[in-house]
Amino acid sequence: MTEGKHLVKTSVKDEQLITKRRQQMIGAGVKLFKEKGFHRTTTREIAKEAGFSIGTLYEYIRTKEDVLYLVCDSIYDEVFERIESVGAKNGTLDELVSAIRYYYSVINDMQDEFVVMYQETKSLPKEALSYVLRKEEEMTAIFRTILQSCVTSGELSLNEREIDLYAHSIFTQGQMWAYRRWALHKNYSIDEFTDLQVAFILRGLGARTKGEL
Amino acid sequence: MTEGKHLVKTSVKDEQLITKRRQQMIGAGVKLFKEKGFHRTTTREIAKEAGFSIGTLYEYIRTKEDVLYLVCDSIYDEVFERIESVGAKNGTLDELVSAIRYYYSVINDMQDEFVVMYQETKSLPKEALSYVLRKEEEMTAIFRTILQSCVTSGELSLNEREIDLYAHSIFTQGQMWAYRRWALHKNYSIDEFTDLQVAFILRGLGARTKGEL
Amino acid sequence: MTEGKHLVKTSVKDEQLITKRRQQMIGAGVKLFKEKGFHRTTTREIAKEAGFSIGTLYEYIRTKEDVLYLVCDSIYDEVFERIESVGAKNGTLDELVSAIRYYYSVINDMQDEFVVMYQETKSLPKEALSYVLRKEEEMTAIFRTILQSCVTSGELSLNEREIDLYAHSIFTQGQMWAYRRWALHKNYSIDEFTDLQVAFILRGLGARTKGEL
Amino acid sequence: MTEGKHLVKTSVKDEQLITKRRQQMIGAGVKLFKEKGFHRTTTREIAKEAGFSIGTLYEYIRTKEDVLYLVCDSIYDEVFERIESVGAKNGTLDELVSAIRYYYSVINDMQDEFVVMYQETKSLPKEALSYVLRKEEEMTAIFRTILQSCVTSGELSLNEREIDLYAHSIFTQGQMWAYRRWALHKNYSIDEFTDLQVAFILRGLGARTKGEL
DNA sequence: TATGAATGAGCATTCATTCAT
DNA sequence: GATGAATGAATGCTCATTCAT
Repeated sequence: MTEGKHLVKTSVKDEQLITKRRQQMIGAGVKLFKEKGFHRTTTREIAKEAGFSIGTLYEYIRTKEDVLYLVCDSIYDEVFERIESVGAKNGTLDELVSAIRYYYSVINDMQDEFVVMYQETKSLPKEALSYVLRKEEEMTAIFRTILQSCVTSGELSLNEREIDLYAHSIFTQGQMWAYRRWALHKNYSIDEFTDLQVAFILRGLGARTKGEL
Repeated sequence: MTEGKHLVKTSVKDEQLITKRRQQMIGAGVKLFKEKGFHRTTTREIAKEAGFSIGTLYEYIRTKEDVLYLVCDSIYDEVFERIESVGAKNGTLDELVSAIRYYYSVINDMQDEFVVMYQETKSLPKEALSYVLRKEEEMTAIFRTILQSCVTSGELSLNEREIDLYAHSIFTQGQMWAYRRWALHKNYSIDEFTDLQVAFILRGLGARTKGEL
Repeated sequence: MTEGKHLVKTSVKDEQLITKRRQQMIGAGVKLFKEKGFHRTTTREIAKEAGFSIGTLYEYIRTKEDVLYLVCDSIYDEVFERIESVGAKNGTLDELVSAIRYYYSVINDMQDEFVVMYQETKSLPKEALSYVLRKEEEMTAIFRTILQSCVTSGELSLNEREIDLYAHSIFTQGQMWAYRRWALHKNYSIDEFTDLQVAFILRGLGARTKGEL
Repeated sequence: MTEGKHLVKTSVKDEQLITKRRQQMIGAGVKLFKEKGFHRTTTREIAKEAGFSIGTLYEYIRTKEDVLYLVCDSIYDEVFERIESVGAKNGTLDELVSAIRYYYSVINDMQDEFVVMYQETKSLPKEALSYVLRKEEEMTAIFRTILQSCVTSGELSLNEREIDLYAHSIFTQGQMWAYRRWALHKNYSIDEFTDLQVAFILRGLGARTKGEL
C-alpha cells in the first residue's frame, strides 16, 4: 500500500532516517499547503517547517512535486488504514451505516488534508497523478463492495450500475463536509450532518427504512 | 449580478472597450486555466491568447488574480443566467426534477469551467474569495427555494435544516460529474448519470415516488 | 554567414535592438570567459557587464549556453570577414604567403577570442557544437583552396591528401601563437614568429624557395 | 617527477594507502573528465567511480581542483615516462624521426587525456597551473634537445631561435591529431597522418631529404 | 489607448565541503 | 581511516509588473 513512496528517489541510504525525514516533510507539506496552497509554498519554507535545511530536503526528494506526491500518498495511506477495518461481512444495513459514519468521521478529522489533496492533485506529474487516481478508485471500491454485500444479502435491491454510481455518491456526500465547510460548519455539527446524510443516502438507496440510524 | 466586475480597477474610460477587452481576457483565461491551471499560466500567455499585449492587459486589470476573479465571476454569471429561469412556481416535484436535470446539463456543458473554478478559487485574494462564496451561496439558494416550495405545496416533507443541507447535496451530486469525470465518463452517459442521480435524490428526499423517472 | 544567430530564440521583436543587445552580450561574454572561463562566469555577471539586468539578458537568449554560442559564432564571423578577402586568384606562392601572414595577424589580434573558443567549445549543446565545427571546416577550406590553386598553377606539387592535411597544419601552426603564448610571447615578436613559421611551412610544403618571405 | 603530488595535502598518514587511493581518484577523474568535462563532473561522481565515499575522497584532497591537478600531473607523468626513453644520443635524423613517431603514437594512445588536459588546465589554481606549464616546458625541451643534437652533428642547420620554435611546432603538429580528431580521423589513419607530418616537418626543418621516412 | 522592452525579486535546484559517528 | 547525512551559498532562470514611447 505504501509502495508509492518508493517512486520518490533518495540519495540517503538509512531507511529509518528516510522514513523519519519524510514524515517531517509530509507534516510540513500538509501544514503549508493547506495554508497557502502548493504553488505559493516554497521549498525553503517546507524545509524550514520540517526542521532541516534546503540541502537536506533535496537529499530526500528530487523535485518539489515529490513533496506533494508524498503528501497525497500519505493521506491516502492514513485514510485507508482507518477505513479498511470496516469490511463488509454480513451485508446488513447496519454494517453499511457504520461504514458511512466511520468514513465521515475520518473526513472530519482530516478535512484539511482532503482539501489539499483534491485541490492540488492536478499539479502532480502525470505518473504520480494516475497513481493517485488508482488509490481513489481503491477507496470507492470499499463502498462498492459493501453495497454489493447488501444486495447479495437482499437488504438492498440495486443493479451493477447503481452500485457503482452510488458508491461514488456516498463518497462525494461525505467530502462535502470538507469542501463546503464555509457553508456547512456554521449550521451543522458533524453529528447532525452525518445523521441527515445517512438518512438521505439510505432512502436514496431504497432501503426499507423503519426507524434506522 | 455583474457588479462583481466593478471590483477590478481599470485605467481605461471607455466602458464598451472595457467590456470587450474583458471578454477577451476571460475567454483566454478559461481556456488557459483549464489547460494548465492558474499558477502555470503566465500573464503573457493570457495577453497573447486574448489577442493583445501585456501592456494592454495591465490597462484593464491590476494583478494576475484579477483575471482569475473575472473568470470565476463570468462562469457564475453564465451558470446563473442559464439556471435562474428555472424558478419555483408551483412547488411540484416535476419542477424540482426539471431544475435538477437542467442544472446537471449545465454542468455537463461547462465541466472545464467548474473544475477551474473549484480548483483555483483559493488563489483568489480574500475579498474576491468571499464575493465568490456569496455567489455560491446564491446558487444553492435556488435549490433551497425550490425545495421550500415543494414542502409548502405538500409534495415533500422536510424541515428547515434538511432543506438547507439537501440543497447542498443536490448541488454536490451534480458536480461529481465534473470532478470525478475520470471515473464516471467511461461508464455512464450524462443521461444515464442524470437519471440515476435524480432517482437517488428523489428517494433521498422522501418523495412518494410511484414510477417517475 | 550570420544565420547562426537565428538559432537563438528571442522574445524581443525589434531587430535592431536585438543586434545591439547581442553585441553587448557578446562583448561581455568574451571579456568574462577569457578572464574566468565559461563555467565560472555567472549569467548575472554577463548581464551586469553587458550593462543590463538579468531579466533583460533572458529576453535575448534562452540559456546560458546561448551566450557561449553567440560568442563563438561572432568570433567566427569576425575571423571570416577578415580572412575571406584573401582569396586565391593566381595560385602564386606570394598569395599563399600573404594569406598565411594575414591569418596569423588575425590570430594575434584575437588571441583571447581564439583561446575562449577552443577551450569552451565542448560546453556547447550538441546542435551548436556541430554548427561550430562546420564553421571551422569552412575556415580550413580557405587554405585548402589556396593550396589547390598553387598545385594547379604548378607552384606546389601535392596530392589531395597532402593538401587537405597541410591546410590543417597551417591553421594549427598559427593557433600555436594563441595557445602557447605563455611559452612563445616572451621569446618572439609576432613578426619573428610569423617569419619563422612561414619559412617552415613553405619548406614543409616543398616549395622551391630561393629567398622568399 | 612525481613531486607534484606532494602539493596536495592529505590527512592520511599511510603512504601506500595514499598512493592507492590517489590512483583510484585519478582513474575516476580521467574517465569522468573526458566524458563530461571537469565542471560538469561532481565530487560525488568522482568518489563513486573511484569506489569510495565522498568522505574518504576528502581525506585525500582539499578541494575539487586537487583532483584535476592530480589528473594532469599523472597524465604528464605517463607521457613523460613513455617519451623520455627516446633521448638524443647521436644526433641523427633517424633518431629525430623515431622520437616524433614515438611521440605521435603516444598522443594517439592518450587522445582523451590530451584533450582533457588542454581544455581543463585553466581551471587549475594559479600555483598548480604554473607547475603544469613547467611540465609542458620540460616536454618541449625533449625535442629541443634532439634538434640541438642534430644541429651539433651537422644533420640540421638551425639557429637557437629556430630550434626553440620548431620544437613547439613538432609538438603542436602532433597534438592536432587529438584536437582536430573530428576532421582528421575520418580521412586518415594514424600511420598515414604520421608519415605525412614527419615528411612535412623534416622538409620544414630543412633536412636534406632523399627518400626518408 | 496600445505597445513591448526592461526590471529584479523570487524560486527550484545543485554541489563542494564538513563533521559527528 | 571510512562513512554519508547535513549544510547553505550559489546559480540559472522565470515572470508579474512598470513605464517610456
